[in-house]
Amino acid sequence: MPVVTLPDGSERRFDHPLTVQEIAVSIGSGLARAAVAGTVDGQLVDTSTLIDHDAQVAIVTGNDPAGLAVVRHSTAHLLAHAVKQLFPEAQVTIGPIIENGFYYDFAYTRSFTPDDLAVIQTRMEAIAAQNVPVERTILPRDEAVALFTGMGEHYKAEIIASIPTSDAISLYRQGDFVDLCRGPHVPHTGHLGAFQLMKVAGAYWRGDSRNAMLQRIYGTAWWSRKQLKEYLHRLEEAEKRDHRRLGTQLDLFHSQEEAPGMIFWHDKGWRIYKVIEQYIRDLLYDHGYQEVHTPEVIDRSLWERSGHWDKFREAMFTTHSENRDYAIKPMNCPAHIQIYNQGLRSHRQLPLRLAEFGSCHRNEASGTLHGLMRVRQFVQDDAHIFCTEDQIQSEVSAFIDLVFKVYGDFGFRDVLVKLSTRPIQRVGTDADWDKAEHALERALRDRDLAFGLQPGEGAFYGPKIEFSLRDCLERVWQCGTIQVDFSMPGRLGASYVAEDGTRQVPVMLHRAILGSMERFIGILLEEHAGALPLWLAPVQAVVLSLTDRHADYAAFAEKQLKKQGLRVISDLRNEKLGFKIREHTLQRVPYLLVVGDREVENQAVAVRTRTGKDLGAVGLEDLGARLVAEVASRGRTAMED
RNA sequence: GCCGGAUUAGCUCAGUCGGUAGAGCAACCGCCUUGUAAGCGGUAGGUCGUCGGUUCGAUUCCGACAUCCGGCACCA
Repeated sequence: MPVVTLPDGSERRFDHPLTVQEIAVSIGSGLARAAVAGTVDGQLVDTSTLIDHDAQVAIVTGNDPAGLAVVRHSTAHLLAHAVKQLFPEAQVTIGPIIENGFYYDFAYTRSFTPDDLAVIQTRMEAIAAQNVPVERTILPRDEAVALFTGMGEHYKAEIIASIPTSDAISLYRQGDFVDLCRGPHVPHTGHLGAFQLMKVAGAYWRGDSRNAMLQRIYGTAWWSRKQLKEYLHRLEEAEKRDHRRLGTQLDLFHSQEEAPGMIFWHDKGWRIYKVIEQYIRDLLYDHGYQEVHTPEVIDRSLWERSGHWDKFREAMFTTHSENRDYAIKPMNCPAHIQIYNQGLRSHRQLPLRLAEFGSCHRNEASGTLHGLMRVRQFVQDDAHIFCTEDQIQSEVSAFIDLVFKVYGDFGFRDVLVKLSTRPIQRVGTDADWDKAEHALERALRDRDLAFGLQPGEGAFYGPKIEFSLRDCLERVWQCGTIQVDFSMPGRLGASYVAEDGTRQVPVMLHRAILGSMERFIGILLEEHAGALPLWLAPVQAVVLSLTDRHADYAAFAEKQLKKQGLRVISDLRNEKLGFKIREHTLQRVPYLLVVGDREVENQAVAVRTRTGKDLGAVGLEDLGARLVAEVASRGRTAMED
């Protein structure tokens, strides 16, 4: 008879097999009511699971992350249940959980509308309120296929048919709805209530654009209504940090119909851009890079030789002049190889690192464009390292160090790292790939970095590491990358004379730290909600005059600070101080410097931060020195904190 | 590119069950000389995304296109 060990180490002896739910009841009625699942010997199971042997058992509630996942999964089933009641013709497909919620894909003759969502939501709430029991049954695979085919659920039948014959199929039934599912699920729908359908969107069956487009409904679900409310509030707050909104509010950039996917940078936005570019330029110079600059419009024949014409013709902007076809460059690397190819290279010159802030154009599909994050014209902090195979490892290591130094300077701590290895379609020998993949992996392990492995996701020409950052809605964008390329140097005739006098083809490393300047600035704005650290702020301080008689001193103060390389303006307008402070605070200017009679007399300014902190009167010289120091610290030691 | 939604003043947004539109902020003019997040008054501002259709009449209804937004696919 089972002896059950609970998480606190206590043991309970029962004289008959019993379910997880019954164990919960034996512990307490509150816990029994809250139980959505359990774990038996570490495995997550339904509360209806029968325990007939000695086991470690824990009761799982929606407060546990695992329990919340069960709630979300069951809410997806609830969604499907409601949709099948309201739209019996709709076919169910898959309904997994995702961050903060779930989605469910349906095949239906028409699209669901926002009005449909409201009706579905209401129906879900009604079913939840009925406390409909959720029951698990097991069927042999073929019977399950027959069952779903009989119901007209052809997608579901197709999913089951792809499961190995030996596996039994578990079904979950709640009222008149039955779904194929591994589970576990909540014992009854009464556990579901804190959910909200969010949006409807198209999604391809099995994620393949050659397949039919399904109707995907997204929802969020939580254990309590309070958590749901907090989540919706967080979303609202995140929208305020949207870089597109900040771009307008802070007068940084805009885009317009006539140039979709291209950015018009205004004075203040371009200031940020230039500061970042100069920072990277200086850094690369320090790390042994040369900066070059190459043409933007290059004859089609070069793109044919590089292989881009074949693969990316549709995505390249082209132009024509005097019987010649040109492409606007989508990337810098073929041009860098042209520079490499000038003259005879020796192994003594390797690694050769060529950097360029070159403007690139890619005719991205219209549906992909997104503010600064996905654009058709962009500049990368791009560089190509020509080296020998033996140098890959040390170059990659040095690069990773550089990436984390730079991200730190910009205030990013949450960096996602991914290693992508050989795809099925590829060039280069297996020995080449072994060597390159090991070099990348070892560089990551040497630095003790956590990274995700993406087997088969490498480029056809070599493996790569990607560094990604998140935007305000937690969407992940790739920024930095380093990619090994076994292909292009050879295609474009690059070589060097090795120690033994033979001609060898160099390996090329494509690498960027920020990725596209545009995307990086977008993420930077969202990360800081527009309040950029002093070294990046387009306007670092504003001198506010109290009345007309303080104008001369204000202008003097502005000039003194500007002399030290600080970006300062003065606001001499005939407005009340509160008005000016509000305006410049909303513009996220780090320091507001008030000058009235007292300050004029003491050659000082009264300093207020954008966070509302009053730092009192500070002498002009002292302030200049402190601001310069803060700029040099790249925002790590801010007076406003 | 695919699915859905949106497009009204510089910005944020109302509105018209078909009779050519309104608020707040911003702008401009005037008064106020101001001490730490909006002083007061006035003026001006719109081919209601573009093109076509229905209608006596379209910003409103229908269609196409463009752009944007949310997903999906893509991302050298």
